[in-house]
Amino acid sequence: MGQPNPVGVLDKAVAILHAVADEPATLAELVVRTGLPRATAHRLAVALEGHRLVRRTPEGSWAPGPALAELNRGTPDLGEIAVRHLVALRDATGESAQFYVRDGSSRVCVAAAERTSGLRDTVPVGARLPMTAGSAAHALLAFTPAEEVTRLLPAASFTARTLLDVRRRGWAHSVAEREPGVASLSAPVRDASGGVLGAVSISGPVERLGRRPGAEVVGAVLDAAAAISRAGR
Amino acid sequence: MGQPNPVGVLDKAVAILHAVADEPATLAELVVRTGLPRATAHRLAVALEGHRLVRRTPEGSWAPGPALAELNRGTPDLGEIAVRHLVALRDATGESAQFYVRDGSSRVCVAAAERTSGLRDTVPVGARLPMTAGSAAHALLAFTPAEEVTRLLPAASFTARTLLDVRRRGWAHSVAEREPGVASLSAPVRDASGGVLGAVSISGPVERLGRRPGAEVVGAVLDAAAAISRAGR
DNA sequence: ACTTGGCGTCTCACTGTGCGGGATGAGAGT
DNA sequence: ACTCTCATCCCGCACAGTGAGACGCCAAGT
Repeated sequence: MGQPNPVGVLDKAVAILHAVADEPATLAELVVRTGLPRATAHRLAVALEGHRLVRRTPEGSWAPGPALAELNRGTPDLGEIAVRHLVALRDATGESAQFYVRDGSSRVCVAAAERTSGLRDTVPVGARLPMTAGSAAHALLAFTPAEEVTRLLPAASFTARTLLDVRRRGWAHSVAEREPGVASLSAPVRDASGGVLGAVSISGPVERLGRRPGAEVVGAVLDAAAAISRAGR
Repeated sequence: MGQPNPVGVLDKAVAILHAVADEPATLAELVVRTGLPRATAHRLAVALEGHRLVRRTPEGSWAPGPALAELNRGTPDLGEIAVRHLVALRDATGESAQFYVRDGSSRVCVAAAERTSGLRDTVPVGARLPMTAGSAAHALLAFTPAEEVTRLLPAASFTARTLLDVRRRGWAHSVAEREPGVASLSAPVRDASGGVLGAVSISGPVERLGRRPGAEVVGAVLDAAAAISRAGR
């Protein structure tokens, strides 16, 4: 039982959508990725196809369908919204800034503003990073339902206690978790119900950011997260 | 009964997603827009929220959720794919070219390449047009399940016969349907299962395009549609 | 040529899930 | 204090969804 308010058919259908999100899947692969019986996977995939939420590739695999883009069209792109706040954050702190969104067991950088000169951490837009390391992972997971977090913690370089601290403070900090010599500081961006939309981060060398971030830097990251949250509503 | 392979819970859940796609809705508005009983609408909306397919706005309304973007992230944006084919089509035909996707009872221009000089038809990217007029509407609807088409035909300036012709020929033509003095020519872009992803169009003054399009122009539109179809797989 | 195995599709008896009317509580307005 | 509207929740019951197994197709192996 993974969902707080389970509707079985919906839970299974969404499992199918996630199963094909990263890579198309044959029916057999879909069965493996979702754990559903073959008849059930087939029946629900065909129903999703009817709603254009999945489609079949020329090879006969299942893939995300055009209705996903249509359903989301009216929603402002958080990456686009985030950019100007990241530029302001970069200028305020002197470090590269990024905005991450969660994608299953990964996080994706959907917007970035790089420090323009000198030593800097670079995360290209589109980069996919793990949810098992880095302060952005902490920020993305801290307010996520416990069931989902429990699955990830065994492979993570942080603990439930780390996430408790993030919930208390409202921000996350890590040193050399994702990459040696790099420190980062992140804050979650949340919607009106507290749902996590993404995470704002700054990152740079430990020598500059320090092992414990200054209040001014923390404040700047929190301000950027709040601004993106307001703009995304 | 609207879907060929109905799964009731899924049908209702997707109705909710469509109900909030264009404009957030309070629960009361959701009930009106979907026709579902209040308890059902509430229960399924909460379940969708659990999956992050909907979210609540600060005002307490339901709106599209971040998982829609996540589920679609790996899918190439057809608009981006289409642009260079539209440029080639514009250059080949000397008319403005657009790519439309369907959005419920509307169509949206997601990519365009305008004729650079002289008299031209302009449809800005992002423009939302009705499905009741214009050759792009014909192209988008011709291969759509009959149930969906039947609902639109009473308000349309074309008939089921028009759509039959489109299915036979593979392209659609209209004169002064959406706008006086403008003719257009469109072809559907379909996926491997024949599902409609969008429609490629050219449009311009009747004086240039004529009341009956030339074979060369038709061929260029069909080629562009096929190229986008291949690129989107 | 024949056999075998894997895959996608379909059927249908069965049962567990989802339904939705109505109760409840909160908040706003009078 | 009272009324009204809205969102939330409960739970008995009917039927929608389940999934094992049959079927057809196709490709690979013998």
